[in-house]
Amino acid sequence: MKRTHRCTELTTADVGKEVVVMGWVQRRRDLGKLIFVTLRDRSGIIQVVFNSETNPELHEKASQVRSEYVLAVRGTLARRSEEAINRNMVTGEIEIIASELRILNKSEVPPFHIEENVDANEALRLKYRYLDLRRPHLQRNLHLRHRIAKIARDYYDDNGFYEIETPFLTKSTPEGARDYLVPSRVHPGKFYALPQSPQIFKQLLMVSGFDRYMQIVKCFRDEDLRADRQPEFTQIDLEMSFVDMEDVIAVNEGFISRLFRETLGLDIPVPFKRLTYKEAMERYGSDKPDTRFGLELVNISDLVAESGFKVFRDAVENGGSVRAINAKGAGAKFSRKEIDALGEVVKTYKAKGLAWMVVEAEGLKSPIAKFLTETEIGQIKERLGAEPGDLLLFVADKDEIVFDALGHLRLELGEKLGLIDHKRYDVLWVTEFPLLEYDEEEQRWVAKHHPFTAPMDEDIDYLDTDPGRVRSKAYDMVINGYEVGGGSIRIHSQELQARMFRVIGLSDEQAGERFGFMLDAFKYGTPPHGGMAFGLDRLTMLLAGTDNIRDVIAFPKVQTAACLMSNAPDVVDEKQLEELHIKTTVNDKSEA
RNA sequence: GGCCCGGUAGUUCAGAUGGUUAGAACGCUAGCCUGUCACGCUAGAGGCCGAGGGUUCGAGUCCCUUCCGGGUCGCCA
Repeated sequence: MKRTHRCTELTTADVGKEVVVMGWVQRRRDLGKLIFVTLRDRSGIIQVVFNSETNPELHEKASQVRSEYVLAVRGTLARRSEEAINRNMVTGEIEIIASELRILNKSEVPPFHIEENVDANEALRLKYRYLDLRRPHLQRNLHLRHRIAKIARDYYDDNGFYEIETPFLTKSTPEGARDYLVPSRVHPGKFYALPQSPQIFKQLLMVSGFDRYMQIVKCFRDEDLRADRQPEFTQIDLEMSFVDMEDVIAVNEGFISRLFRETLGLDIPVPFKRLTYKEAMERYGSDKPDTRFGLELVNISDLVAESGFKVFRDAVENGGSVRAINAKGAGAKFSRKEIDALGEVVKTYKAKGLAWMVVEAEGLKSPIAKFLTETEIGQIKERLGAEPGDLLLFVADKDEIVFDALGHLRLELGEKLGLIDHKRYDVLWVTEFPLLEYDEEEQRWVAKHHPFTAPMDEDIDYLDTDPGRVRSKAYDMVINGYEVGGGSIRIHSQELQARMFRVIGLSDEQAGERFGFMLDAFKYGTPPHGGMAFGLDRLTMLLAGTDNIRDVIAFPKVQTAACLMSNAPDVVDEKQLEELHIKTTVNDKSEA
């Protein structure tokens, strides 16, 4: 038998035709002399009918069929009678009257029922991932992922990009995330590192004159997982020569715009909104703001700098700030307990506490009111546009903590107050990032983006005198509060690059050891260049409307970076370790 | 590494205050059933209550340790 159609390719237009479908048994409904089987393939499901009256042998065979058996069915496509139509099914108006059945394979009873609304827990489903992947939801997500990759390749090809592969077995670069290491058999005691990104290689391709490069590529970072983070993930990576930031932005706006149009049919007009890093932090408390709703931060430092409330006054005196959010209407909605819970949220981000005021028609309810004058309260209310029923929330601390705490509180409030339109996509750029940030632990400046990012021309002079003030030619693309991509114009001058390394505390010698080949390359005519990379997984999540990255990866890992299906990572033979000149410090009893 | 949540039939869950033989639904098996589509009806099988230790006359329940899964902080140039 040869398959003629996928299940849902059949329509009322095909009624009367002899067809052959192949797939899995979704459900069998055995009414005795009449058996209905819903057959599933990647397109969806269709009902097959076996009638003992018209074909007793066939009916007998159909009665042996169970869930997830693999069948080939030949039959005549028929229109269902009016009463038998199932409006909830794509193929609910038709069915196949079977004339031949082949059981291509049997199946054990699956550990969970494979249907759209699974209730089995995720760990079990991950162990049997190949079964979970049969669900329409995951089939759709991976199809969407395929289409995004296809559109990316088409779009960048249309714009003159070459897809070029870069090595996975490469050299460890200690800046940034922890590396996954691969031991070398041939070079005892030496290790390759899996790339955190193809950053250096793509820049070298610019030195080589390829002009425009792109690649859909796996990247590896040995850091702890999150709902939107996996240890191996995929980037749509690209780099361009002879461009400035506006060129890179324009090309990639074109891509995102086309992506939304061709996948969701949505029009995202270009140019996209832009926020500077400073503005994003001051208004949203985040460098990846979700701009689908308001609740913006308001600085009230000047109003309370001299205040009788010590917490506020001290914060301002110590160079920090006092900022607030007006949670419109929440004063009337939230109980005391719920407000206290918000206090716990900000404590997660190191804020010492959350001050609050419930604005009422006559005065206000607030534990801090007694520390403030009538005038101060009046000014605060005015600046926050407070009206009766509002809840005003304050954090006073170093700016960094205030932004972090209120930024996350804002997201929590947006969700709680139902202010987020989940059908909406807000796409924007965040620009003018700080080039460097001070690492307290290591007592040195580190690159915020990576050490090849170019400083903004007007700030270069501060590189040695006031490094924290230098802004970079970096840009992130943010959609609905997710950083979906980022990039920068790179340093292409050998001198500036050396200066950058010095600022982040890398001696010429260390820089030479780590990036020598790159510095060498830069001596031979490096074009001005820049680029960016998109997180394919996150883009797919957003377009699929899920907040779980495992929903868009065929074989994802769990929080401990293990694969529940294959049981990776696992112990290996002693012989393998010997060949690699490796001895672990782990007592093998504890591993058994 | 820290904090929070969870772990009881194949699955999803219920099991006040510790108390005889641990329940339900779905699934599974068998029988009946010609228009079902979460088919229906009848019967049946199915449990190391995540693991180890402790308290107790007695532990699914209380205590300690540990393992597994999720979220999150740190981390993620």
